[in-house]
Amino acid sequence: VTIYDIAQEAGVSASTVSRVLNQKPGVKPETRKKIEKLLEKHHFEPNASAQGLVSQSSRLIGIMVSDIRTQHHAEGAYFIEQQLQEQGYSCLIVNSGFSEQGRENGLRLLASRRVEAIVLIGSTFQTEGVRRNIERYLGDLPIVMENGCIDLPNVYSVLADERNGVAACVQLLLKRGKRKLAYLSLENTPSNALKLEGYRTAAGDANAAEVEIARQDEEEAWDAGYRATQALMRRQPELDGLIFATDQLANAGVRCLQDLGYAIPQQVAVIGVDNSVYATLSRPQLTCVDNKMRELSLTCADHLIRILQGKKVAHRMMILSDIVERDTT
Amino acid sequence: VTIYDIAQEAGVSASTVSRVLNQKPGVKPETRKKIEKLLEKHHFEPNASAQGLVSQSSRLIGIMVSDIRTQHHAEGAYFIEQQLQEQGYSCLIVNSGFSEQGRENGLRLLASRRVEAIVLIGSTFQTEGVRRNIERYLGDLPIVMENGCIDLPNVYSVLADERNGVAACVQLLLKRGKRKLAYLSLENTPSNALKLEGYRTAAGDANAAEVEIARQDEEEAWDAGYRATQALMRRQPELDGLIFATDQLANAGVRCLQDLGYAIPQQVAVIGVDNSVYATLSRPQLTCVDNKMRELSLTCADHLIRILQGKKVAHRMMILSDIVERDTT
DNA sequence: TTGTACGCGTTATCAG
DNA sequence: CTGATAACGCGTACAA
Repeated sequence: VTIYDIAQEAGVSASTVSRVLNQKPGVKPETRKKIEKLLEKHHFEPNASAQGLVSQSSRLIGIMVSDIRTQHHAEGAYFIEQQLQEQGYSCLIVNSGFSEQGRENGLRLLASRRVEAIVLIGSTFQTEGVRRNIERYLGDLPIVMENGCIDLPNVYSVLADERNGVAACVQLLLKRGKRKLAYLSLENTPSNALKLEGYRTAAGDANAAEVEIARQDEEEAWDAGYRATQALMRRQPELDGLIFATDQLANAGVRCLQDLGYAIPQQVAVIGVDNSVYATLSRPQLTCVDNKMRELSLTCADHLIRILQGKKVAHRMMILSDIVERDTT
Repeated sequence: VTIYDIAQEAGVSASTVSRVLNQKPGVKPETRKKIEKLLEKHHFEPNASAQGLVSQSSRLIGIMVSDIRTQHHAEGAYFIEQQLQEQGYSCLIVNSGFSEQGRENGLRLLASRRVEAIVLIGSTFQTEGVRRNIERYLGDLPIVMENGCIDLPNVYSVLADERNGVAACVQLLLKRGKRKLAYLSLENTPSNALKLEGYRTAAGDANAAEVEIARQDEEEAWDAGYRATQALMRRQPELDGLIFATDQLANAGVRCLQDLGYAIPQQVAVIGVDNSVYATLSRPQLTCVDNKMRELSLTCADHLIRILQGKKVAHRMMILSDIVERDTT
């Protein structure tokens, strides 16, 4: 059912129906009433494609994530969709996976859909390939990156200060008298690289180990964390402070240390990053870096709306991390 | 940049460009080559709105959830997007919230976008309002419901057997010699109603309490679960078997019982539903109903593809739940 | 092998 | 106040 069908039934032209539909003035009240009745009767909904074509605006936003099942990706997608729905936008979601090809496909798809802006959630989009494909396919379309950064005039970044967050952790451990520290991470994302950097510079001589955990095929992160901790402590039983790239890993680490008979935090202290449910469900509860993922997501949504409204916003902004001290330090 | 721009630069008509774009035969190889070069040079991507308009197909799928931050909603959205991306579809995501108004808005929005199918994830969409609005705005558009059911010829359901799952839990508790049982749930969703039903019929005389937890404003589910358990055990200290509508609640319940000094499972046994991370992170680890949310999601994706391919699929199918027995029974 | 002409559903401009 | 008419970008008969 199109506006023509409505027009015909009402005995008017399509233009008049369009005027009613868009609440434009210049329609006789009775005519308007009659058309509104028909619109309601047929449960008419305008064809967004046609509207987009003629108005040159899709009212579509693209959200790309590596995997929406990741808690804070879902959170980001939620806030963005939530906020933009109120502004009359709809959101296309793309799971790119972790390959450069997947990311390119996603960007091209969004280009083809003529989205009016894109949000890239997660540091995995901070790659040269993404940069190139943005230039190629998206031109100067506004793009907001959550916890990632690409140097292009149309790309805006909202970053977590994970480097200093982790550095602050190290300080805390040192203050607690720990002298043999280790840092463990799973994937080597740009985000994790920053954490490692923070760890290195702050730890100095106390840096006794750096582990990039190798995941065995489809192994769960938790299990990989447990195994890695076990192997590490067997190799270097003298370690007294462990920093994990995520709470999930740290949770596994705590459990492993307990099983090995270490007293936490007396013998070994543990710190995670994210301040997620894994931190609060752990016993003892995890001390961790709160990288403010929620604020990041909310800020991205805000930023996006501002940008769409044509307002100026900072190209880069950073949200400072906190340390939440609980029972493992 | 449109096919006209390309056509002009190539010195041909737009139709020829269209033919090349869609890999249609009947174009001189040299002409084709030349056009392909230009397409590549300009990083041309066809306007999906225009394609949709003329071809009468949007290649768009709508995914509606109450809140994508819920783990198994995200999981569902993931599998569906993942599978359909391969088939050349894109996914629109809508967070409806929990109001009937939100759900109606979502459905109308998807109608306006002319999606070719809709997936409704979560039992909250099993309402009379949704049924009415589907009839009104979506006509006979294929709709797949995950864990929900609406009796309409174009609506397909993939259901979890939570009723029998919970009933089996009760049997287990009875077998363990428990005689004073209680069931606790948070929201009163259709899904939880089924669980309660399963509990009631199976428990019979052993049914000593049913609690619908009242959440204090923005309180976390976990805290609400803790409080509710505390209040309940104070009121009825003789209870010896607690069934919670979700693992998250059960996790809180376990913690609370420990704090109150109950031995688990000797004095009080606990069972949850979902088989989520809350179950495995709990100590003692939670016995729970595995309602197979993952299989549900995967099956929905499969179903959807079959339907889009015009194949016949069952209108309703149920995926049987398992009990995963761990340390709380 | 290629081009012309039309239509998809809508909005906007202009004339009446 | 209302109705033609042209555009938006693309696909497709049909004609050349």
